[in-house]
Amino acid sequence: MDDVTTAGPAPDQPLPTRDRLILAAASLFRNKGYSGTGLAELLAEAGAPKGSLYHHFPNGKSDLALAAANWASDQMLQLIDASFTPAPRFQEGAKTVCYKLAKLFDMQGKWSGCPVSATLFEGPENEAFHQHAALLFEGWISATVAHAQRLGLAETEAQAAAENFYILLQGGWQLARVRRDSDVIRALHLQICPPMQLQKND
Amino acid sequence: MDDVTTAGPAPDQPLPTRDRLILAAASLFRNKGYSGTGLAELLAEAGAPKGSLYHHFPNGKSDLALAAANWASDQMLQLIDASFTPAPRFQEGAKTVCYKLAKLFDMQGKWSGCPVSATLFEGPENEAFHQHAALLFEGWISATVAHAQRLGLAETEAQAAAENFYILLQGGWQLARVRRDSDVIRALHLQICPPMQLQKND
DNA sequence: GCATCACTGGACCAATCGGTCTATTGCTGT
DNA sequence: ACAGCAATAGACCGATTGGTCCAGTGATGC
Repeated sequence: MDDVTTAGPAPDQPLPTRDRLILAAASLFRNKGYSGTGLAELLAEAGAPKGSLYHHFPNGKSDLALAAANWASDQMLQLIDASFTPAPRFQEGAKTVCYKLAKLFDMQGKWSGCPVSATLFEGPENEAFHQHAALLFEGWISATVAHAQRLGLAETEAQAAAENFYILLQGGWQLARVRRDSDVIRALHLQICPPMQLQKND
Repeated sequence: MDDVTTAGPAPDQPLPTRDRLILAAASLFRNKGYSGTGLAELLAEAGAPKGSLYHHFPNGKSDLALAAANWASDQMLQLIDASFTPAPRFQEGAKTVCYKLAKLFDMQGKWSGCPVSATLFEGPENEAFHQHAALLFEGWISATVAHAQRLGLAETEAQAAAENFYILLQGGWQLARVRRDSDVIRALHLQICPPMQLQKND
């Protein structure tokens, strides 16, 4: 989620070229989309020549996009684990995820979109991208389901709670981006609760 | 939300060129994004030459994108009114919105993204697009707030319920798109309830 | 010292991008 | 019949796109 290279190409480039490419791609794609980001801009941000890109990623832009999405997804998984592991209950873990994400937005000052969806939602023709995005999203959900079960929820409850959480998170992410207000995400935790209490309302 | 022209350019083109351009743009932009859609493809879908585009929309692609987003937003506003007007309570209206949207997805078979966000989320440099997207989203919310108040909710409750509804809808829209399963949106109505009942959980 | 090889730097390419411009078409009012 | 004008049709443009290719470059093993 943090972007080391965004501040500009470091003079002594502490990161290997491959990593700088991935970081630049992850940052640019989720701000301007996959199609909206040109290779020239991407390479300038990473401080790497075109030859390096096609050396590390033989299939070029699309390979890099997958790698960047994987990297961003791993960052999110780490945030999930860091938030839920010390939590006494599911709700507190979910709340911490919201607050950590909101703080990240405030710190970097940029209202980037969800890195996975921004990178990989590229038309119905790009089936491989869609499948990969689905894989990463379900990875977030199943990681959360595992935490939910560990914290005492039954299997079906855990599944419902995790799905509900990411629906809220994605929707809140979007509204927060529209309003440029991280409090939208922080306020989400008010609505995170086991679904059983809600079903009586239907 | 329905797309008359998507089935291919009609031989006797019953719609005026300007409308065909808007419809084609709305359909393509929300499937492939603004940057991901080329003018050539767009004009082929609309069955119009390039001269017509720049006659009806002097600023070209960006003008057309704004018009297409406006059109799509109006469609959504009509769906909101059609759903909430006959509803006895807020929850039933919200449920109807979900079901109508899910049915639209099933009918057209395409898992398009939200037309406004897909069209107008184009990097932080495109401030005009961002502002316009915010305007349209807030339009949906305020229209829903009006219905909520008409259906008996107090002002703060109505605002919270409407915002919560669109957070769920956007998030559910995205998960439904990932899974290509319209039932995700249909299941959302279980979680739509006034926020007061939830605050006790915090 | 030399061969090897991962890596870099960038020239170069065809294709496509969004946009401009002009000629023409066809309806309208007079 | 003719003027006027909105609309259409598409040739054409420079810029930029993603991608290819090859000549270096520098560290490493021998």
